[in-house]
Amino acid sequence: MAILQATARLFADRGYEQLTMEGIAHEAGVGKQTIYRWWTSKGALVADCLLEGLLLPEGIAPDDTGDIRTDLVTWLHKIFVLLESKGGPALMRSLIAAGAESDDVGGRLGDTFGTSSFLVERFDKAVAVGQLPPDAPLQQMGEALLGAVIFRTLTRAPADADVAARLVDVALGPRLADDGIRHGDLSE
Amino acid sequence: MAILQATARLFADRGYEQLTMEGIAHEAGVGKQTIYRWWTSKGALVADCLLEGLLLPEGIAPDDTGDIRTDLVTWLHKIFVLLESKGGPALMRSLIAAGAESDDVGGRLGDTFGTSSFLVERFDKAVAVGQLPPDAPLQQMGEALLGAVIFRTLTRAPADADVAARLVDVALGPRLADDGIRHGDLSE
Amino acid sequence: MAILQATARLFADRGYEQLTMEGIAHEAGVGKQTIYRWWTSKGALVADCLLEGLLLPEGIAPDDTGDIRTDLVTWLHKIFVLLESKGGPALMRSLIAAGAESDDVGGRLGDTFGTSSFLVERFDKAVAVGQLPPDAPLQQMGEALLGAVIFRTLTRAPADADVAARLVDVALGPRLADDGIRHGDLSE
Amino acid sequence: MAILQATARLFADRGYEQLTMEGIAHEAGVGKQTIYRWWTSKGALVADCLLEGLLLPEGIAPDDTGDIRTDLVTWLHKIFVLLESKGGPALMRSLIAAGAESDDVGGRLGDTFGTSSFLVERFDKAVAVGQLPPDAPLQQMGEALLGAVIFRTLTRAPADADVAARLVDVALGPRLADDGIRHGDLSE
DNA sequence: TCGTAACCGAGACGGTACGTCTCGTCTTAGG
DNA sequence: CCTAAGACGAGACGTACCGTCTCGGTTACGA
Repeated sequence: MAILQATARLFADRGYEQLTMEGIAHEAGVGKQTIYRWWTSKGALVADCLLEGLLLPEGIAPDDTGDIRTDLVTWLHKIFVLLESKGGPALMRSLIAAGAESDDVGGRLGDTFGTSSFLVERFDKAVAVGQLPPDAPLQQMGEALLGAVIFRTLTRAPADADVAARLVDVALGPRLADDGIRHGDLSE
Repeated sequence: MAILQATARLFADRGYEQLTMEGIAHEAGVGKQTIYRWWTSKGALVADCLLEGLLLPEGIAPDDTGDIRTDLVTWLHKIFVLLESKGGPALMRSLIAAGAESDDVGGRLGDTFGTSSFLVERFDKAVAVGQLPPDAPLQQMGEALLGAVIFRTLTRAPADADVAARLVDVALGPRLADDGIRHGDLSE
Repeated sequence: MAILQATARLFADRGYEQLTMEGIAHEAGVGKQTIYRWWTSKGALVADCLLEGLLLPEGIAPDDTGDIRTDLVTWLHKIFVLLESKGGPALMRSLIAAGAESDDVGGRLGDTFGTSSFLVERFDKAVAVGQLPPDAPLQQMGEALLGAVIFRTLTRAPADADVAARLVDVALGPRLADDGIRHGDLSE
Repeated sequence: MAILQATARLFADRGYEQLTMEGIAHEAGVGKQTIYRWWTSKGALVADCLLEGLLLPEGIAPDDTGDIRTDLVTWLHKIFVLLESKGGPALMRSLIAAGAESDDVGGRLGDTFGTSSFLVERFDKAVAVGQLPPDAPLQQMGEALLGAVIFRTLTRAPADADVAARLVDVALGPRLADDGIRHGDLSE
């Protein structure tokens, strides 16, 4: 639908706050009523954009190196780079604001990130090949990772280089050497 | 300042979106210009409320039992209970929205939760008494915990009972028995 | 046609301003396009209602007493009573508004009131029996009477009792006694 | 007030129907709310324009020749000429529509035309100098004249030349010669 | 008997204007 | 002199209708 594309365009340009129904209608060459006929609110509209994948860049998921830890670090790092790029924080915060203000968007965010994402596949595979124990709290590991990203976005924390590695360490548990002693460069 | 109290009252009642400068001015018995003289935006106003502790309930921090894991689970559980209570999710989401939309609020949230909180003290003490290794990524552990709470709030995930325990397991790393095998009820 | 009846019903209920094509279509159980197929505008629709006599009450014309003056006063009085009744002024003003806004309705009003009405017959008869001179400006006398009614409706003037008599005096010219002196209770 | 002037300008250009609050606001360089703060409706706005004399041309009243009949015919004729001119009928019908739809405008029309006008002065003087009997129904004579003009406007009757004379004859009563026989060119 | 065409109801569409709301600035009267 | 009160220009909100435009579904006629 042209409306969704117009919404995505304006959302990326201006953010959620500045997004207006009138602007969308005009951008899409559509009457306002046509939007209200199909969506109950700005939130629902943005949620559908999310569902259609019009808001988030694709191709974040890195290649599978066989090592879950490496892959996660690469993935997180890509996200951080994206968040440091121009417009990245604004888009992310707009999404968070939209999710906070609208049940539709919030639920959709959960669906998009929580269940159907790269993380789920990768975690499942890691369990299958024995890199993670079968009783690992996969759900919470994902929440911890994604939540940390959101938290850092909210608090405007700059994403320095090895935060990604440390976060993965937290999520997966520390690497264990044969002697059971933790290793890793965790100094900050 | 009466303005901050009025802001906090209306914020708690109506949330961030419904909060209006005119409403605050009227509630505080003050001219709008007086507000604009001291704060540049709604966000700055809310950020100052946050700083004064007018928005968040006190006394979440549980007693120190000596065991960091127990204390964290208790603390998380209290938060979850708060989030399940009437008005809890709305207030939390309003805070998130405010943080997303306003740099002031976002930064203040970071200060409030990230540096000056219960978590920092508790983590530091755990390191001191050897419950955590000295090189533990404390910062990221906190981000993971708080971020997960935010993520669950955003996605409207209901906070069932042992999510708290699992999240703490993720954050602290699993409990290790003498044999180096993880234990815990992590099935979901 | 069901459409005309629906139009008349809604016109009587709500007036010309509140009359909407969509309302008529719905009331008549008809698609909007069907109305637009047969009538070009709301005005044309109302004009046809007028032509069919669906908008105005019938039977205003009083019995013929033989005296033109008496009959006119009775007729005017009936009109005034109608105008004082519930919904009377609203209907009349709606008609005026419709006539002012739509050439169709205006022309039809002229036909209905100006040429085919009680007044024409009555005036003609009065001329025939010698109650009015043969060169009397019948057209203008009618305009004066009807126009005065419209003017009073527009200006919301209450129709007190002997306005009717005075108006008829104006239209017919004053009664003349043998001595050529005017008589009549014309004090106001 | 700039708002009233803008209203008058647009009313004269476009008529009452096409008059929009948004158009007025824009034309006056004013926010819509400012209009709504001071006037409850389009009607009230137009009524105030009327009161300020912004809608009607001035200088209709002719010189006083001493003969009421001549003056009235001249006056009526001027009105008819105005009504034949470009935009004349549209303005008049817009006024009528406005008066029909809005109590404010209707009442003001009554004030403007019915009580404070040229007619009242002229009639009073005619009574004073004996051209009209002291008990003449002046009010109704005025209503008849103005009403006839309105009626002719509504019905789109073209205002041919001697309609004015005939209307005045109706309003004043026919001229009486010494022999009590009516005279006048009343053929149509 | 069966297309096929006209006409229907329904209602989505791109628009305009509505009247309300809030923004951030500007003005004013009174303490 | 500062403040409360609130008017102001601006413009988004969600609603009501406008007049146009497809849609299927049903008669009803001509082949």
